Amino acid sequence: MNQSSTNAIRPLPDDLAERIDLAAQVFADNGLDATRIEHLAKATGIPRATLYYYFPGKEHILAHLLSRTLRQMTVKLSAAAAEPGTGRERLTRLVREHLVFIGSHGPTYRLLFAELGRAASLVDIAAGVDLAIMAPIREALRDGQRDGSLRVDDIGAATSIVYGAVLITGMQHLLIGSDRQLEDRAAALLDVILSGIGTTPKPRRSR
Amino acid sequence: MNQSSTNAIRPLPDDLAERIDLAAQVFADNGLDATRIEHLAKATGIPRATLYYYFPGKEHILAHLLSRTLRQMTVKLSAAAAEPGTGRERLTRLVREHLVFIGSHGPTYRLLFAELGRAASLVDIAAGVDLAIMAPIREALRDGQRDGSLRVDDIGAATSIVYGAVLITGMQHLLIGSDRQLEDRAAALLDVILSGIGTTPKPRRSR
DNA sequence: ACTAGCTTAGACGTATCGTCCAACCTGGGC
DNA sequence: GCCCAGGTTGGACGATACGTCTAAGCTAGT
Repeated sequence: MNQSSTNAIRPLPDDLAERIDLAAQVFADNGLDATRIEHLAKATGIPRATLYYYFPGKEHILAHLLSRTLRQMTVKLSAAAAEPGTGRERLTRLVREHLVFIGSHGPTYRLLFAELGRAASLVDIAAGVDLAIMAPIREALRDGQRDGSLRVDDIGAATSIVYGAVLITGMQHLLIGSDRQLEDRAAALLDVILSGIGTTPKPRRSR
Repeated sequence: MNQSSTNAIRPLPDDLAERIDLAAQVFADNGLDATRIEHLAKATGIPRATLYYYFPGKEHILAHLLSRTLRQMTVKLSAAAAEPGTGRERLTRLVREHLVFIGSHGPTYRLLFAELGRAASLVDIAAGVDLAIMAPIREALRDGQRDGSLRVDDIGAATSIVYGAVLITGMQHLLIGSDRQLEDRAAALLDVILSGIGTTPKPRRSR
């Protein structure tokens, strides 16, 4: 996940770096395999030969896009996690920011998700996901545990659950569309995660 | 999702139906695009020409495998959901069964997961996922809501969350390996979902 | 004006796809 | 026992897309 070094074969000039982002839509629409390099060339305005000059192949272009997105995500989420507050407050912010990010990076995020299942290819993507997404959650949970704002028996399990909940909620938002606002979904999600759905001794705050 | 009609171009003889399952491993290892039809032929012992005799192409073979898995899943999960008990008890069974299923269908489940992100191709897979997975959860939540064994403000949101939690937990189990038993993970997961991770029975204002 | 490196069109060899055909089994009907 | 319909298969085929390569242009710095 270190810069573009693993993806682009040589430093990518700024003007190309901008235009290559247009490839995300193409990948998202067709999937990795059905995407023709020629099509990427047309969509980005970068000639085929130039693409091959900078990237060994199309999957490296995809990897470039994904790791760029992951880096942005790391920045956004770790910023959200770094702000002061209890673990619980930070977790809340994280979930919100994460959903917002999904909402604003639809195509790329879909790709990221699709690639997550692959074991072999694009390995460091998995590492990047852990760094960008899981780590901040884990951190917030741990701190919430310490400062008493959260009750977490099993941090590993809870991390997976939080991530899973955000992921599926986000995907639903992307695929099914925004009949409901993200804010709304985030609130409902947090309510479930914080309060659980078991019958509770006492009424809890609902949104 | 209706039988193999959409995937196999003609009824698949039993002996072939058995051997075609061996293709799952190949797909899981390489991903759809990197899988060579010749490789599938070798792995299953079914000659290339015969594969093309029954399937229009490799992605239809994949679709066949996925929808078969989904059908098994529908059977398993709806059976678990059908057993008597409160909504809460059924939800618990569902989560357990689901995780067990993931554990015993690793390769295919990974594929299913990878394909979920694609919007265009294999569309009815998405519908199948909803039927096999989301629907039983939704049902159990609704019933739990009715019989008072669960407290669910927003069934749609809760369904996504339960599914997300199970999915990621299952994937983690598949990818990272079984350092922990599935039973263990299932228990931790249910604990979080039912009780939440907010600080416990602290009286709150109801709205 | 010269050079080094970026850029690009186009030609090329290779791999894999999906199609097609002709030959080969095999089992049921007569 | 013979015949035919339909399943089965090897191998050849054209098409497509890949990734490589070359050579010609185009800069920008010296």
